[in-house]
Amino acid sequence: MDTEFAELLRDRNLKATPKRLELLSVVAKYNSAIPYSELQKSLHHFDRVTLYRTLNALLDGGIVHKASVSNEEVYYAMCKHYCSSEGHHHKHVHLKCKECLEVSCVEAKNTIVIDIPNVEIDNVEIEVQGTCSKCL
Amino acid sequence: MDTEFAELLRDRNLKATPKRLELLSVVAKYNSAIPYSELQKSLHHFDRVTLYRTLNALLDGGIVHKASVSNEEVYYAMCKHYCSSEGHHHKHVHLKCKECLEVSCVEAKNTIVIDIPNVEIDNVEIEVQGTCSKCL
DNA sequence: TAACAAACGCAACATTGTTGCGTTTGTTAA
DNA sequence: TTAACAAACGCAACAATGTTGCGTTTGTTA
Repeated sequence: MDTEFAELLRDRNLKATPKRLELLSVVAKYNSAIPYSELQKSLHHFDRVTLYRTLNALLDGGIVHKASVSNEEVYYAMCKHYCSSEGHHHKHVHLKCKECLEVSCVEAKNTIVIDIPNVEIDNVEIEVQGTCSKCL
Repeated sequence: MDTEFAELLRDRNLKATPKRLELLSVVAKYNSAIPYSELQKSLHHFDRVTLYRTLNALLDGGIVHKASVSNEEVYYAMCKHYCSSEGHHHKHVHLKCKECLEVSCVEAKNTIVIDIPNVEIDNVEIEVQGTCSKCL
């Protein structure tokens, strides 16, 4: 009788502690990427260091990922299945809507190809600012 | 008898003070995007707050821009001519080389088109991690 | 060159990152 | 089921950076 989150954690050799399960539940329930300040608010009973270390553990484990938006607040969202402790492999784009201010992970319609002469590309992170479909 | 930098500043209604000119000179001389720690080192005689406010003034004025690299250190680089106090409009990509660790602004060979259904896109920021031409 | 607004230095406080260490707890094997 | 260990947690403490207020200095303009 294991929850899905506990399984996720143990798969990465992380103990399924109540704190981690609670944090995951908060991140997953949020309908878009959750800003750090919201995490603090929802988890105000967490010690500051515990939140810090728990987030780091989940980031390292490829369970959640950061979406930094133009050097402002940091947002967190659940990873897709293809992330692991080996690394993050997101194929989506982080969109920050200027109307509702929400940050979401969206799939681009086209395949994004970036070709830079004489450069070997390992990973690409794309941040888009604009207006989301809800607000249009 | 105005330097190019002084002109840049006055165009944005910013006073051409020695501090600002010195900071611009440091940023411009650096062969790639300069990390914040390097700025501090080169400008250790600046008050911490002065560096902070000077950078903000130049960022707001569209004279320099930030290149944040996966939530690590922040890098700064000179803007191109088409940036102004109205906003930044970069068409380049920020590349962090995993070998030399340098961050540079490079032009992509192809036009980067990102199409997301029902989303109106204003601005796109792209961060690439890989190996630069020098290190290949 | 005088006068004003902007820029600067200093002090002070807030937020977040980061580490050490003693205690608590999840996990595993007996 | 439980004992034992390693991991996770809370607390204290310190570092780095962000941010604001205020009095003084300085660039700009008339």
